[in-house]
Amino acid sequence: MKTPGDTGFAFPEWAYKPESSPGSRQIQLWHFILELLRKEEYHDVIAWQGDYGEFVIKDPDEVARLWGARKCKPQMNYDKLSRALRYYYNKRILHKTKGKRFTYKFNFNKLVLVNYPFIDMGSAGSSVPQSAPPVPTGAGTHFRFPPSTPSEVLSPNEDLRSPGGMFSSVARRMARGSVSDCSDGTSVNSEIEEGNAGAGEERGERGVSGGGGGPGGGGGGYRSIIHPRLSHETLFRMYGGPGNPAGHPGSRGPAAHRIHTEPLSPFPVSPLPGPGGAGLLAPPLSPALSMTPTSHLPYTPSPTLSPMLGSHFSFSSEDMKRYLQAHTQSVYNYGLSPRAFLPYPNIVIPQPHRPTADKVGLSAERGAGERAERAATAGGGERGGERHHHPPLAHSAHHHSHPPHSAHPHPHSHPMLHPLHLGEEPPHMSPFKFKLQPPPLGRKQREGQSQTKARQSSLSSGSGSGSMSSTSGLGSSLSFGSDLSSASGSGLISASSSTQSLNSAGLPKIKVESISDIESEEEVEVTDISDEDPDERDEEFELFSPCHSRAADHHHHLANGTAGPHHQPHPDEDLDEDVFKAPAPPPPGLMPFFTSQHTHSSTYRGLPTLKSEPTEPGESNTTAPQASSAGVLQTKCIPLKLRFKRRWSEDQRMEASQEESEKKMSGKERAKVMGRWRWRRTGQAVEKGTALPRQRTRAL
DNA sequence: GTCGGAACTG
DNA sequence: CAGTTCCGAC
Repeated sequence: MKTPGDTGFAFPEWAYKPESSPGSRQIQLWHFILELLRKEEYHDVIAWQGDYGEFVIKDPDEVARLWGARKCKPQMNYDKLSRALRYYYNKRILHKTKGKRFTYKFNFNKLVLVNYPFIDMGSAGSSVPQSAPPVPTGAGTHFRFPPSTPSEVLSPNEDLRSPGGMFSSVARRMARGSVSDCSDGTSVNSEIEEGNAGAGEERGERGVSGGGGGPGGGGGGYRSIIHPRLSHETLFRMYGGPGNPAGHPGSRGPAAHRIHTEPLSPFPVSPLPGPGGAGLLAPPLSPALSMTPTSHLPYTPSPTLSPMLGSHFSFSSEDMKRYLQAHTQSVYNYGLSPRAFLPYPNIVIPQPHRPTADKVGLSAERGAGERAERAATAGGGERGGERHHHPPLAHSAHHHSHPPHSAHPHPHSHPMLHPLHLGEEPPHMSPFKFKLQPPPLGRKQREGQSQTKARQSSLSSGSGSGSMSSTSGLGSSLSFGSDLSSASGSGLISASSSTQSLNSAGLPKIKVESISDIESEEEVEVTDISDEDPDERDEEFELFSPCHSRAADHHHHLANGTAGPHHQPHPDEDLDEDVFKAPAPPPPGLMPFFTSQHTHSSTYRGLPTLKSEPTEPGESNTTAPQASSAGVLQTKCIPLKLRFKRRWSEDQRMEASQEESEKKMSGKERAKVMGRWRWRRTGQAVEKGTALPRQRTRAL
């Protein structure tokens, strides 16, 4: 474990990531991208667009510049930045949207969606596809990025605007801190800061676009997180609440959006580190914590659960990845995939920047101003080839001193974590309970079986999970790791285990169900994505060939200990592809407006939201009725586990064989093969490894 | 424009 | 490790 601060505190470094802090890693590009994406100010430069998770860099040079400024790499340009982005392909954080210039798509699975369980999905939502990652609104309570504009959500569609058209106001941003001043090492401002401190400021600016109204919901970034607005009732709603899944019309109102529509980032919580983040946000936000009580603080009464306390997790980047995967997965499992959200009323869709209205307004207004500013800043030459101008970042000096973690109160003590209280669930905790979830079923199997329900129910009842659920879904998922037994059986969470635990192939998934409404059955699963179901829904993803997935390989190991059977035969599958895909259509029952096609995509099984009817008869929904609140303890876990694993393995095997074989040779493979040779411009192939040193003479 | 290898950096 | 820098290929 690497604990960041040594404080022992467990938040992931990235969570706070004081850029300024010495050891800390700097902001990662994807964080940064997300950061820009969520800010309206940058919509001219980069914005969500198209499919969920898809964004367009409208002004590559500007983005590069901003990035360079943030990283103090004045020489940064789009070429370089894009290289960095391409590295994400293999990591599966991003992938390129083919055919669209400067358009990439986030793999939200990798990002944190953990909190989704809390999402309030009750009402009907916009039906439009949004590129922005859906964020649970209800969750908004829990998480949401600070500033955003609600209005944006409104328009759904997607065309992009031609890239390059807009400009941003760098100066302004800098002032705000989006860009850091390289001069002093410390300063980098994260958005979070803004959120906290700067919120007011931004809002003001934003007001323009937002029309002001929106924010009301927002209230402000981070604060909103804590916002008490949601009662657990809300939570219930999310799950369709007892009673009325579809909608509590009364409470929510039609569209209701209790949520503020902010442009949501995929993350429930901002991943960004920030000073404030550390203090305020980080904890709640951190993915690690995501499920933590914090988020629900409002909802959760039990103090013990506080995430803060519990969080001992330390994440490495790897952990983070896994974590993210888990989240993502959960999203899928929950049926929360971004797309899935669309239908859900309360969910806020990230801003689509579809600007019809807002954008226009914004752009227009801002555009002019910014342009001017930019011009000033950039000076004519900026975009051209090499620029080295350091951006005039003079001011950004907000350094915050967020002590990285120091703030966190209880570094260790975590009552919760330990035993999870498996047995005891605080009554009010969250409405959800975790269920162990079987490994993703193959489609075939999925369909075939309806047993699932049974199992689930049993599992769910296994309360251990239940207790956790509210506390930290994530944590749970993380900790459980490969072993189901632990989750269900012992219920112990080993914080430390986080790393591997998630993805091991054999990992069980945890589902979160709303306790209150079991029948609605919208179960949510939190699972690890690592192996998502292979269905290939992805149109796009042609290739992540196994090789890349190697990264993912890790999963394989973990599990072994316990459960036996889990290893997957197919080493290579890369299931994440799904991530990029558009999620399958929402379950029929759930979305009325959606075409209810049937998709059996596993992902959607059991959407949390509306309970209307069981989507797929089979498994998804039925959850365990009985188990629910009563929380019967169960002990069946193990067997189930095995079962699941077995199934899972089988599925994977099957799918793998099919799909994988197909893919195998695709792009990457080819690359790999070819990769053995380096081709030089001469046309000669040189064996790799043989030295062909690039002569780099250039000075640093 | 995009891709990805390779060397290199902090 | 997460880029950064270069660069050839397509």
